[in-house]
Amino acid sequence: MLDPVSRVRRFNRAVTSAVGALDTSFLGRGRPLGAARVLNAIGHGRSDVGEIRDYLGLDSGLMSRLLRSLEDEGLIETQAHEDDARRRVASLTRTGKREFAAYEALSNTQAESFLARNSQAEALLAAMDLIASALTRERIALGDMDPRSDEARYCLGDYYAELGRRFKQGFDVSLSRDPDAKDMRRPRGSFIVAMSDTLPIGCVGLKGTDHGYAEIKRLWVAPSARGLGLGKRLMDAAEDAARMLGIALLRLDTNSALPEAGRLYRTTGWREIPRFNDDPYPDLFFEKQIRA
Amino acid sequence: MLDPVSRVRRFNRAVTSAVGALDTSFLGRGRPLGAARVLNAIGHGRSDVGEIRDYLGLDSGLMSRLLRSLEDEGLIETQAHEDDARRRVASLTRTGKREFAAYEALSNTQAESFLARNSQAEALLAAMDLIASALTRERIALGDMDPRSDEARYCLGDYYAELGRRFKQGFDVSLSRDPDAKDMRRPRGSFIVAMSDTLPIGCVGLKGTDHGYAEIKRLWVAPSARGLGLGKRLMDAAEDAARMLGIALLRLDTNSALPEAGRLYRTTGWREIPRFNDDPYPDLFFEKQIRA
DNA sequence: AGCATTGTCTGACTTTAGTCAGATATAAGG
DNA sequence: CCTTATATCTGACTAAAGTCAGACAATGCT
Repeated sequence: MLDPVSRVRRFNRAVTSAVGALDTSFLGRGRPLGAARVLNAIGHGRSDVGEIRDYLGLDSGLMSRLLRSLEDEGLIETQAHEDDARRRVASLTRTGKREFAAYEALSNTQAESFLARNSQAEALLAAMDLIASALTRERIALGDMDPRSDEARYCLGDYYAELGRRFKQGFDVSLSRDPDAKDMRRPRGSFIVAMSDTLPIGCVGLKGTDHGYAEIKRLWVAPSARGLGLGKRLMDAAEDAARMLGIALLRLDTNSALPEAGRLYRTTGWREIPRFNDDPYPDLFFEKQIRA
Repeated sequence: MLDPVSRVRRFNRAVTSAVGALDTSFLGRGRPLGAARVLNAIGHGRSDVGEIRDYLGLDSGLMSRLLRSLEDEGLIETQAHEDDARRRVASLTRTGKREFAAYEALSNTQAESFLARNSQAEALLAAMDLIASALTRERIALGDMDPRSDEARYCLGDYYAELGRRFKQGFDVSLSRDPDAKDMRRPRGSFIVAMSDTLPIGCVGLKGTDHGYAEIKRLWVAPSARGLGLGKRLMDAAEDAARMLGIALLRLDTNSALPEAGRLYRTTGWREIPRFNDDPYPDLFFEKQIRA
């Protein structure tokens, strides 16, 4: 009754019935669950038909029929993908957007009422973040993104906010050497974001320079995802990206107020070197030679 | 993206796919989910057909057919209830027990592998307990139980352990006036356990005496269930039990190292009285007159 | 250009889940 | 004993989900 496995299983049961309740409330909009799920996937920005099919684990025949039924309802439109006319891309019509908003409202309402029913909301949220991160851990996807994308900006915003809290003197981006976005885009560099489901939970930038090396910048892991080895995964991905771009020497700067970062670098083959720039914030400098 | 509602919804998504994965693995045993659920309900000790139907939310026709299909597979047997021949009682056959064990193994394996994949197991389990308690809060069932039952012993064990942690001098049951089990059983008294699903999460004892009053003993709420008003519910249930037994005066003793308990008593009609026993642990004494 | 591959769609299924109106048997209350 | 209520079962449905084989057009590769 108290053993860990029983506790996990009790959690599973509790959560299964909660999930069932949400599904049931979705049925209230008079549409089978399958169709509602496809509509919501499109509403959440998944436009590529094949991607939706994979995400929802549907057979292509079933998927096709669900799309047809949503089209017949006037909720979505499909058209051929611009680069590959075999693929189809779906988008919401005006009516579809309204209907999607109604589903969103249902989800939001049930989430709000769950929070309102419980007094210790912060503790619950922290518990939920932890579990969600643990569950989706295998499904954390690292991907190259434009440093100007919403996902990248979200990470950077949280990163700066955290530096502001952790540096005694605060942190003001404009005083730091803010890398130019194009230095962190192919072919000069790269910007890698870790996504858990639709939530960006970590990032790292690889910034090309004209001095024969590239710099690692903006390594950040969301608080709820720490302890899962994501920092290491991001750094590995950045090194891979450097290798692909034919870069053999990496440098980075950091601050001793971020001890976990320093620890990561020291244990993964980086060696401390003297200051190599005049940025006011860093006080530690590292270098790593990478081999192909 | 970081607002509380989004965090709850991210959790919901993470958990939905985890639940779906378990359902899928259940399908691997070549039986539809509905039948598997009924088999498991029976395996977990729910024998009464009506109870299973309510628990799983099934239509009586569907339920009947699922029972028939399990019978045809040779996994269960049904017979009339001994007190009421309209009701049916289901039980596992030898083959059924083997099959149930296979489902149990699936659940256990996935729970174990989840724990094994994650290093911070204790933090995760605490988070899961908290969420499970919050989710099943409306479904916490208070019931009269024998103080010698497994559920009661589990509560008391945790209760003593907590007193040991919270009293400066520790806590040794044998020094305290350990109530005789029969004083907390009808018709002299009562022992009430709060169950969340299959986990005992709180208890209270009503101990009959020969002095014209009854004592409230062993009020305990599991850490993961605190802040949900369960203490109050347990006390109300104990008062109801006293009323049923025709007891009009209640007393209790407690310790100032347990401030939340004292607060509860003071705000629910108890008044402090002088020491009325020689137990070494309590330093606060209360009394409450209850009216029918 | 020829051929295999890929992504989507259609038709023709099957299985599962769920609903509803009785039928039947037992039980409970006067 | 009669009436009403309760628990389960059966038959006759419908809806939803899922499967599978093949058609078709676009693409990629040689």
